[in-house]
Parts: sequence; structure tokens; C-alpha cells
Amino acid sequence: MATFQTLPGFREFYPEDFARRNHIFRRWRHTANTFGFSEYDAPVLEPLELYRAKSGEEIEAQLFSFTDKGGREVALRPEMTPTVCRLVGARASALKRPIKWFSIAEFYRYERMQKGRGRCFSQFNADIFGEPGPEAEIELIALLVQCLCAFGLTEQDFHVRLSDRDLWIFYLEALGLDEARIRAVLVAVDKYEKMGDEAFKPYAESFGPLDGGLKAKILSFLAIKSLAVLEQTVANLDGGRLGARLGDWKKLLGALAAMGLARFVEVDLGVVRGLAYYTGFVFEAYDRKGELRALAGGGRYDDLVEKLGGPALPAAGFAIGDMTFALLLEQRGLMPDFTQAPDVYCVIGGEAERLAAFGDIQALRAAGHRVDYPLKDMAFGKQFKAAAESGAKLALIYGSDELAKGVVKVRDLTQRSELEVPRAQVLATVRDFFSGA
RNA sequence: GCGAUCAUAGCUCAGUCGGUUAGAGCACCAGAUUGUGGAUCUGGGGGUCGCGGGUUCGAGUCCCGUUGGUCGCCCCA
Repeated sequence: MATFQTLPGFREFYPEDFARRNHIFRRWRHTANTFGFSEYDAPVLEPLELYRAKSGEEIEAQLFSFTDKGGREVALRPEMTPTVCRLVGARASALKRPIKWFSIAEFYRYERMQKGRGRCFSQFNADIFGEPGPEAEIELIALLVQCLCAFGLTEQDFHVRLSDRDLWIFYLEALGLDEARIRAVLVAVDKYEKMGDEAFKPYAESFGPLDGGLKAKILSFLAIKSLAVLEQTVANLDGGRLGARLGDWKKLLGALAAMGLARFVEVDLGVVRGLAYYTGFVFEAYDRKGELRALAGGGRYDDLVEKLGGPALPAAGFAIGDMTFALLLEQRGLMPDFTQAPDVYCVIGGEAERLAAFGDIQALRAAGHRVDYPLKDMAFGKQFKAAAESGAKLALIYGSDELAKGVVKVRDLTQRSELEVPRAQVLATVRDFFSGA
């Protein structure tokens, strides 16, 4: 057993693992680019205060934080949102609108590990700044769906549950609740799916038992799963704000339907996301079977940029975590096998032949072909075995017979056929082979 | 922070009632094999049985502790 172990909850990426992670990152990045989002990155280490300001003192227990040699309190970033708010806030007036940004980065949280959760993980983050209307959510939810579909997942595999904190607040106000009670009810709603009636206990402790009729209304609102029922429910209440808000819902759902994405999106007011900073639409992506933790989550946070010292700037965004996502891909058999094969494997007779081969190897590699060869002299039989095992399509044979004739033998390892080509034409022959000529 | 469970080779695991020098398959390396294929055969390297203590003539095996993995609770930005 090695003396030194990986720190608890951290991950190592051996080449097979790294290939899988690269595959995921590559497709996320490509998808974000097709949606016109620009990639950014920022420091892994940030002032601890940035997270205190966003989430409060209690957050510190969940952070990898310490005091640096300059006496600064710092923390490894546990999320991207505060950072991107700072970046955008600092240059808000100079950035061309709409501001559509994404990042793929690693984060650290000091937590106990579970399935789909570790102390270090990666997230794809996408955010839109400066757009107050549902047009931002349209882009974000479409991007979220495509980021999952890009791997072959379908509406059989996942869904996006869409809810709205504004709607909840307007509705609860219409029912006559004050701000403190509304906050407590939202906490209960957030936990209701998991805990059932128990979820209302903290509310009862602060404000006394919730009136029976009121509770019934809240529970039926929570259970709403369609726009039609939603419209029906709020029809007779507080016409102004609720009505206008429903207009935003229609615009959002209409746009997603026009994109052909309606089958992925479900109205589900049971989702409110506990985070206090969300201000409007909120959404979460889950696997259909409900076996895994959330694949992605996001929503609108119109007050956060200003709260962190920037200008007032509306914003919305979401993040996809890599751990649960990779679990889902593997469960569905959608994680490809990544064996990295060279295009060309060189079979080399001896020292003199090796020097000749080196010239071609260098030229082929410079031309973009993946070329490998045995580092040390080996029997021909072994080299052919190695060539076959490597997965290369072509073998180039540099033997004494060939060199005497000024040729190289080119063997098609798939067809098991070979031909001799003059040494000067090796590069052209390989190029033509791989260009399909 | 709490609970359950597990820990023997790089991986998957066996290891009898506590008894001699801890095994197998896969993987890796080499040979058979000095010019043609993923095979086969032979051999090899690789272990502080997670770590520490205890019981015992004797511990991979039993007991206590500890570290770590996995899963769940709290939390989940």
C-alpha cells in the first residue's frame, strides 16, 4: 500500500478516466458554442468573503478555506456564480448585450461523499446577464436540454422540472401571508416532496400551525403540473401581477414548444430550490427514473450581481455537475469506450533501419498523423503483434531488405495486404490512405 | 456532524476450526519466436493481508481502536 493516499473525496484521472471526462467536456463546450455562449475561467482560490456575502456565515463549514501567508482568508471555489457575477459586474457597462457566458471548471466542497457527490467535482455553468425577461430562460433551458441530448439522452432519460418563485410569492401574498411566513412556506414546499407533512413543522414552530384551508391551497398549488391548471387556479386572484406572470410562462413554454423541446419540460411547482437568492423561474433536471440526485439546476437571480458589489443587473443561469451526469451516461450505456489508437505503427528492423524510420516518423507526425513505434529493438513477430494490439490501421515496415531497395513496406492491418512504396512517397501514401483516396 | 457496511497483488476475488513459506483468474514483463497478427505454452515481477494495539505457543482469520472506501441521514450553492 502506498504511503500517500489521495485526499478523501478527491479524484484522480488515469488515462481512461481522463478520456471520459474529456468526452463530456468537449461536447458541453461544443454545444455552448453552438448557442453563442462565450467561455471564461477565473481563479480557483477566492476571498472567503465572496461566499460569505452570497450565502451567509454558515457556508464556511462547507468550504475548503484557510488563511494564506499574507493573512487573507481564502477558499477554494465551491461554485461559479459569485465569481461570474463579479467578473460581469466589474465590466457590465462595457459588455455587449446579451451577455451569454459559460465555463467548465472544477469546484471544491468540504462535504461527506455520497453517490454522485464528492469533495471535488466539475460543473458546466451557463449564465445570461442583462436580460430581465423569459427570453433568457428560453435560451438557458434549451441549452441545458441540448447539453444532455448531445450524448444521446432522450426524453425517456431525463426531464426538466420548471417552477417559479415569483409565482409562489405572488400567490402566497394573495393568500394574505407576510414576507416571513412566505419564506417559511417556501422552505416547507422545497422539502415537501421528500419529507411530506413533516416539512411544515418548522413553520408551525415559528408561526403556529398553518390554517387548514390555507394549507390545502398551498398543497394543491404545489401539486400543479400544467399551465392550464395553473391559469385556472390563479384566475380569480390578484389579477394584475399573477396574470402578467402567467404571460411570461406562456412565452417561455411556447418558445420551448416551438423548439420541439416541450417533451423535456414539465411544469412542476413542487420545485422551488431552497437557495434564497433565486428570484423568478427555477428549474432542475432529473433522470426520469428518479434514481439519481439532480443532474442540473438553475434559475433567475436578479439581485445577486448588485448584492456582490456590482450594478443592478438581471441574471439567470444553471449548472450541470459531472458526477451524476457520468453515472447516468454509464447506466444508459452511452459512455463510449475510449481506446486511443495510433493511425500508423512502425515496424523497425534494427539500429540502421531505426534512423531511416525516424525521418518518416517525424514528417508523418508533423503532418498530423498519429504515429507510434517500439522504443527499443524487438523481434519482428513481437512488433507485428504490438502493431495489431495498438489498433493502428497501417504498419510501416522498415527492414534491411526494404531499405536496400529504397522502399518501405506499407501494410494495411485491416485488409492484411501490403505494398512497397519508394521511401520518398511514404508521406503521400499515408496521407492518401487516411483521406480515403 | 450521525448511521450502516466493507478493506487480502494494478483489477475481480479465494483463503477451511486460529496452525508451516498467503493463492487463483485477468492485466503487465520475458522466453518459446532473427521478417508478418490480438492465439497457445512456459517462466517472471508484483503483498507490511489498510494501519495500530490486544488475546494466543501461533492472527489474513478473534477483540478494541484508527484510517480509508461505499451507501444512507443532515446539507446540497
